[in-house]
Amino acid sequence: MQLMKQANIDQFGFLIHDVARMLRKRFEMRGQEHGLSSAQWRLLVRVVREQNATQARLAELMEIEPISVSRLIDRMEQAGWVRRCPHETDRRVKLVVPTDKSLAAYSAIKAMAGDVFQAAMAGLDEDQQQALVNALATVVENLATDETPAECSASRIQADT
Amino acid sequence: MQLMKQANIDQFGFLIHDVARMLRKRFEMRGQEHGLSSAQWRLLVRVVREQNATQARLAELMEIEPISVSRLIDRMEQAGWVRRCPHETDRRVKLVVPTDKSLAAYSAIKAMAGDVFQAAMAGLDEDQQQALVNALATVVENLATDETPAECSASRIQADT
DNA sequence: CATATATAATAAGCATGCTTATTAAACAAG
DNA sequence: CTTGTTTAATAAGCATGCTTATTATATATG
Repeated sequence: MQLMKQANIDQFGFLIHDVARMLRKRFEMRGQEHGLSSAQWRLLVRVVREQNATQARLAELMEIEPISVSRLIDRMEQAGWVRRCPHETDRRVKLVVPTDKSLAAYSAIKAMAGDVFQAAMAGLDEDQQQALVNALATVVENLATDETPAECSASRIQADT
Repeated sequence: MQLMKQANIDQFGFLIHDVARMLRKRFEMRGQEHGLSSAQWRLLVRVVREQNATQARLAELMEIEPISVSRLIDRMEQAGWVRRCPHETDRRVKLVVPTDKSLAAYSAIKAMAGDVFQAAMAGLDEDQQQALVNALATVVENLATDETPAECSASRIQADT
């Protein structure tokens, strides 16, 4: 009867769901200091790292739908975190750029995230932490493969000559 | 240059978030056969396992707010998955019981979940899978502890004599 | 040029989570 | 019994995700 419990593998879904929800809650809690929600923080990181990203590019990076990006940016633009700038040649496109406010907050926010992760993974040694993220990365890859072999995405022939 | 990649620990939040989202998507995809969303499936499992649960109890089990349970059950009751029954003695309480439809679908749904988990954890051996769920269980425990020492909830003196 | 197709962003409406506030019932103290 | 507190469920309104449909622009083809 020690601390080492053997969690049931059937619980995998519940565990992932719980961890995600709890992490989101922590970020929400800690992010309030900056007035950022969890989703906004995730977008901000992308925008700071990849300046001049289009909304479509952000959707791709965050793996959410473009419309979700659109409405997220609505609120973030209003709160002064980002600006929509016109593309030089393509008038359909809007480039999303971080404001000075974002850039100033970025490192503090990153440190905050580090705190949360450290608290989350307390009690796991270095190797176990590394094993955890590696395993999660594997799962992401497994789930990223389409799995719907029926309707293949046809042969997108790209003649780039 | 092998398959073994060392995922960065800073990515932990993104990974958890991505895995949760992708799993949810899979469940939504597979659950459509039964007309169940991911959240509805989670609630259904609880309701089948613990018959005669109150809404408050379900909120506790699922670790979501009672109001979220209320609206989830609104839709599930309408779809014929559960019924709200009055409590024998306490007229505030509503017991949530699974319908025959739920009980009939339960095992199929559980098998479906098993499929999804297996696909998710492909490429991880038995030990790695066990380590993953154990690590996640640890994280859940870590995050479940309150962590807000600053504004303690005053001195709720409880004279239980 | 005209027309068809593809792409970027958005609109409308839904599900699921939240916070805050309200209602009804139970319970405790006088 | 009355008054106050707690508890169970719900209402209202917001954020973030989704699907589906629309608009504007770009691009490819006749």
